[in-house]
Amino acid sequence: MLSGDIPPNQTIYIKNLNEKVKKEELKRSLYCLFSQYGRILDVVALKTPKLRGQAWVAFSEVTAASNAVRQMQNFPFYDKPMRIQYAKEKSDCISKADGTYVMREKKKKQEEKAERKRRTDEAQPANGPAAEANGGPTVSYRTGTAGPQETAPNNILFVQNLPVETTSQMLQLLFEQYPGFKEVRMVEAKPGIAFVEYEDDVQAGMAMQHLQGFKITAQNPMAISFAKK
DNA sequence: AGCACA
Repeated sequence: MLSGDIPPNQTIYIKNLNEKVKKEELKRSLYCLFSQYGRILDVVALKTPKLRGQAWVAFSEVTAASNAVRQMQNFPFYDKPMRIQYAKEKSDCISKADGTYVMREKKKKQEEKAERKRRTDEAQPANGPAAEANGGPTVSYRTGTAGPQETAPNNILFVQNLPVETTSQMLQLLFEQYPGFKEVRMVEAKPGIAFVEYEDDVQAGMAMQHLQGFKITAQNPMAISFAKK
């Protein structure tokens, strides 16, 4: 197994992150970058000595996490390739949502109990891994809707559903608000679409996240995706 | 390399 023997989890664990990036910026960027794979419930990043350079992103669906693990593996993020695995534990935000959350103090006591039990009955065979990690039929697989999973990150964005009267100056006004902006390109022969170039994939992703669905006219929410390579 | 959430 590529993800290193850790069973699927709706939270991903990311390491080898650039430690120079400030915590808040890191969380925001991770949110932007990963929200293309599904709804994000929480992003956790700590700068303590043990935990810097790492982060957790909790998705509402396991499938989103799976796609993120595969497709963003080694993605150069702030100049360092991300190493992504499934998280080992369930995130608190998930436990809180499904009612299995126990406070941190009590949790430690529970762990101690569990370890004692292990010592007592060592000979027990292991249970099936991740048999029912969610305790119920709450997980829905939305394989039908075409998500942006198909498009790999790119420093160029593909913008669709623009009103025909859109000019590249108008688009520039919108897209240059986000760092790394380079240029807008429109195709005369094809009204309603445009390409917007950024210096790198991360910056393009940030702009996409912010401007997704932006309406130049009421009938025209922008549909932004990464351009195909 | 390193698996937390207060």
